[in-house]
Amino acid sequence: MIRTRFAPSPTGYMHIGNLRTALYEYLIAKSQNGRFILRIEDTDQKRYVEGATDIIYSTLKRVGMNWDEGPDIGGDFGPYVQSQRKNIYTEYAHKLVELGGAHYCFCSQTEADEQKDEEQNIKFQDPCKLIPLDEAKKRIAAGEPYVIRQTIRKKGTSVFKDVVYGEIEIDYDELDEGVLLKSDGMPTYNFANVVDDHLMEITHVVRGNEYISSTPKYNLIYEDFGWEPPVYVHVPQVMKDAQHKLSKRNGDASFQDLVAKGYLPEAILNYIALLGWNPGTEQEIFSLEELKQVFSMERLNKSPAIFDIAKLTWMNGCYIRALSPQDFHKLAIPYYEKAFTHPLNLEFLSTVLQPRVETLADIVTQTDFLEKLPDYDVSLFQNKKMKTDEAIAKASLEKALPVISAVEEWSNEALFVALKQLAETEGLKNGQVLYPVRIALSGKETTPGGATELAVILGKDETLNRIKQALAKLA
RNA sequence: GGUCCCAUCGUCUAAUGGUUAGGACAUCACCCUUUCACGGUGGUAAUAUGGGUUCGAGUCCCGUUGGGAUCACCA
Repeated sequence: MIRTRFAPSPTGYMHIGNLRTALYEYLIAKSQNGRFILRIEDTDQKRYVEGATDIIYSTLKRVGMNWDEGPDIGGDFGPYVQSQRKNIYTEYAHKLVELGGAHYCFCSQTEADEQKDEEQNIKFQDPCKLIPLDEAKKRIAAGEPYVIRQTIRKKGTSVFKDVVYGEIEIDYDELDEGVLLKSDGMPTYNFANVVDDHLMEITHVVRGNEYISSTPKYNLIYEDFGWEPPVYVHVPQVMKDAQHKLSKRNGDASFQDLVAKGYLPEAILNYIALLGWNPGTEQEIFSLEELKQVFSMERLNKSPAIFDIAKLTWMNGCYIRALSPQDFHKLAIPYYEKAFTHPLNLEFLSTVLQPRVETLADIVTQTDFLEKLPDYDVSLFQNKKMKTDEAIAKASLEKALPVISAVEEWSNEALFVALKQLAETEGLKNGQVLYPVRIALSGKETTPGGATELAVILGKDETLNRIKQALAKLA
């Protein structure tokens, strides 16, 4: 049975790269009826951010990536929060020392740093490695602070296989003897992830490719304990541009930022699935369910992918248009409530808006004229293509006013028929009547929908009112 | 700097060693049309570079260039 884990550290927001890693982990498991585990890696209390775990929970839930085991729901391999597993790491760390894969170190952090500064880019040579184990134990018993460092005993070349990068060779000499158990008794990632992944029976470790160079160190730990290493799936970075990776630090969009900007969670998930993976067919729109069916980790790409907001925006537009009119209306209502204080035909507004917005935030910019008619210039009535100018507009609006006023059924069809008929009897082109009306109703050059649609949205009173205002301007 | 990794249109990508190097986004043009969208149709646009292997290389090998990662008591 395949078991994968998403193991974020609760340091703030859920960024896109993280979410994509979680998605791949989820899909690797779920495409094979495996289990997806959530584990919180909070061994660095300094970086802990209040509320960060809630963001992790809510984001995963929002996109439908439900976990089978985790801090909130438990499971057979708990606890699923690393800070609650401290005793486990302590036990295994000392055991690793006994096995020869690690040693006690009494150097202060500054001592270690100094040695590095002096020798510039030379690997830290820990003098404590030479301390006999008995003596080290005595010093610890005497209360001296210590850390446990990994001991690299092997020589030669380490080789491991990665699902996306293939075979990777790294010389053991390149590996540094990093801290496994900190002086505060907490493990570092380097140790905790190995212990947990083994104890939780994780079969596939999926993570960013920045971990490739330290993977041999982890393999050494597995080896020392006599454990079976997992299948490694290192995924490339999600980039902001060719040089920089996407990061919250630079103010790059996080999942919640995108949602706040009017992107649908389903669209975001769909888009990031394709950032570094493709199904081998030309299909691009996938639900999470569909992804489970077609996903295979062998089709993961190894070169970094640049996050392209333009394509996400397009895809979001596809998702919005695919919504039922009712669902779109429901999503639009909060935006309406924020913007409008006068009664408007909102149901009709939604039908007009749905094919025109790519993100929900577009609703705001496209409907600003509804609440309050902008103070427009009469030159707006000039339009070459529509063959109108101020004079024609004035004449058309004067004729249109009684016609509109007389329309019995306040619908787009009835209004359109009436105005079209007016144009015909006056010997005008449709646009010479409709364009001025649209400008009068909106005060904008471009609007979602035409003259009659705007009239339906605004209602009869406001429509007549705005036409009168236009005539006053044109007088 | 050492080590590791990466390299197809601007972007995401497809291509058993044999294709006019395909698709999508973006962009441009045209059609549709009461503006704008939606929807149609079409166009521009790529194998970083130099060698090799081969009848044949985007694909395999080597070098070069460019980019990224790593070298924390962070993950």
